[in-house]
Amino acid sequence: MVTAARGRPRSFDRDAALDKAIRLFWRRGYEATSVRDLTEELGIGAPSLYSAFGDKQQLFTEALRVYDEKYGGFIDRALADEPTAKGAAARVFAEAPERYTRRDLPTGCLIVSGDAGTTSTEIIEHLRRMRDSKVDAFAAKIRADITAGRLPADIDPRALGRYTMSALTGLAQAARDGVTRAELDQVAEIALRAWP
Amino acid sequence: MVTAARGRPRSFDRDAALDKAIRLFWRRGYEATSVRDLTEELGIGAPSLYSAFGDKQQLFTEALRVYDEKYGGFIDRALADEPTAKGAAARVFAEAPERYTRRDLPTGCLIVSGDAGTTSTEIIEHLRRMRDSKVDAFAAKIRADITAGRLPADIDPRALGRYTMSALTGLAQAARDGVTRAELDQVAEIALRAWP
DNA sequence: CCAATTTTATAGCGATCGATAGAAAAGGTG
DNA sequence: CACCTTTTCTATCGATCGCTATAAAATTGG
Repeated sequence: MVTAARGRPRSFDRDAALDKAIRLFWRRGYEATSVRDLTEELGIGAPSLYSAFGDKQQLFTEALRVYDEKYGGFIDRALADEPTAKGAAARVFAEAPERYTRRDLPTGCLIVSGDAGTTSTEIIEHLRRMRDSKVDAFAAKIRADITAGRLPADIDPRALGRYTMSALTGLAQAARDGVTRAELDQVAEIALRAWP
Repeated sequence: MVTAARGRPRSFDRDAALDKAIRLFWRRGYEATSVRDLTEELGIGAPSLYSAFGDKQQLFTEALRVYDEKYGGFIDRALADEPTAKGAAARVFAEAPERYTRRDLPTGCLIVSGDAGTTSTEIIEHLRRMRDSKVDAFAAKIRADITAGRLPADIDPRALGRYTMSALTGLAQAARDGVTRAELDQVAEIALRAWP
């Protein structure tokens, strides 16, 4: 059953437009990105944007979801692929500097700084939950390693998970400040040494 | 020579008003704090604010300077008081969780997140320089310790200084996300372990 | 061709942004 | 008292914010 596709067809590629929106939000954050900025960057009128994505907040929420899959997913992949928590941490610290300083992409991380300077408690809460869920995921992996005897029993899984995500936050922020890939590589290597 | 004090006297305490502005900028950042927010919180009219502090950007710049002395100075003090770089790092990591979660004060750090969501390149550059200067100060202290043989010669002073400030940034951001003082204490303790 | 449906472009909505003009108010100085 | 200076209050200013009403344009179905 093919969809009817009645009415005037959309004149732009929705996925391509969403990707442009992601990069704009990534670069400037939710609040500093105006609807006018979006319509100019996406090359469409405001009514088209609202028709295709709802309102600004819905567009941002969708941008977050796709960003997390497309650009920020290296953390989830490391946790899924690596057999041990420390292996996942090592891989994340090894990949993060490159991820946060890619050419032709904004520096830093949308999930870390996307809610910067926003008053909307919904946006702030949404991103806080996303950040906390990464801490939870790391803590769970650490807990499993403790149970399996691969990590000492006296360490706190949540604290170590929080440290790891917190160090990544620091890396992302440093990248936004223009710190070079090479320096971030060194910083990430130091950060891993805190692990038991 | 006493100042003339001609004209109608100011009806508010300038220092007290500046402190209120500091806390407002600290809580919401430069962009999310409107002039209307400021006039309401400070209890003065807009013309009084502009007369006493210039414009919004000048008020923010002055707020940054006083904040750095009054609330953020524990880093500079640790670097000045402690004899070794690692001692300074240990003290900074020991104090930061309490500093970033004080009652009756905003969480986190104004210098870390004050430019969040701002488009003004002047504001962003100003804060980036403040953050970088702390990295420089730490790196200088580390370099001195290497010269004195208190730290191994194969470490990179700038990278270790960047790591330390980057970890502090992560702590400040976590505090903004509502992480408890107790958890931040644990995270800070882990962060120190990365030091040689 | 003619409806029906959906998207497009144009224009503008009320609200808020940072900042200021103009006059009244409050002090010192003679 | 009058005069000078500075701050205060009131009332905006033009620009921009997120968002939308309206109607023309572009397609499918009959």
